Amino acid sequence: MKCETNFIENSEKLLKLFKALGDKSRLNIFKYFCQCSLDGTQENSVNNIKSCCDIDLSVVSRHLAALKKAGVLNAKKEGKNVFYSLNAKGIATTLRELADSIESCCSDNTKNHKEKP
Amino acid sequence: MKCETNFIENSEKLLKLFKALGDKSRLNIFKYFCQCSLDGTQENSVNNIKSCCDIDLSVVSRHLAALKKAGVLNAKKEGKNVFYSLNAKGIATTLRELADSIESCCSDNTKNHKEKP
DNA sequence: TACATAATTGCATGAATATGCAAATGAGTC
DNA sequence: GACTCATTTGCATATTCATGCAATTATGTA
Repeated sequence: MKCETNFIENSEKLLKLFKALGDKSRLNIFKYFCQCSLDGTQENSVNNIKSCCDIDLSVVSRHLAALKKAGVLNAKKEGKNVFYSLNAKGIATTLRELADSIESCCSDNTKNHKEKP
Repeated sequence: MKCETNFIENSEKLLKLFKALGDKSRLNIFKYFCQCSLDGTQENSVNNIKSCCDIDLSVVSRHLAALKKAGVLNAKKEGKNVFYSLNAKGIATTLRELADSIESCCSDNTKNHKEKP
């Protein structure tokens, strides 16, 4: 089996993704989107998202921009509102590709060699 | 299909993982382990890992500890050395579970409802 | 014991960034 | 235009955290 090392070249993209989700507030927002989706609500305005976090609206706005820049969220402007939605397929694909890469790099090797001296 | 929301309760674990990989130096170390695995080297001493980064050995040691705490690496002491290795299966599983959760939460819902007013 | 090597930890510093408030922008309504 | 609502942006502050150096711990060897 050929090892997929694409993710090594894509590490800039991964770094952005991990940075984006590696913050408590942003991960909360991320969770909120997942929970909303369960209730049938895919799109949320900034004001609505604010209700799930104990931070200023301006901070929420910045976090949403960061999540969008990292490819976690999509944004769509409609009138006065901006509706954000989860880029579920994109994230899931990225995560699965990474999982495959890691396993194909590491699982097949015959022995547990240590570093060369 | 039932939605898996386990990851919502596990968000502490995810936050640690994302925080750990959301740093350039640590992601480099992570990449280095994957590349080493391709060459048949699963285990690396701190000194060996140092060769891939342009930072002080003490910093490398701290990063390794952080990656271990986040479940990314395993550590095994042998004599004077500590050999770190990638927890490939663990990470891959976590990433796939998250990918599944995200998709099952978001993909099946019928319409593109907006938030309730 | 003395010494050498590997790794970790204490401490100080600097850089990155999360946050809140106030002001500004954008879009609709009167 | 004046007003309201939704969102973003400028700026100052606080906090987190990555880094380097020096000292310490742990282990093995002469």
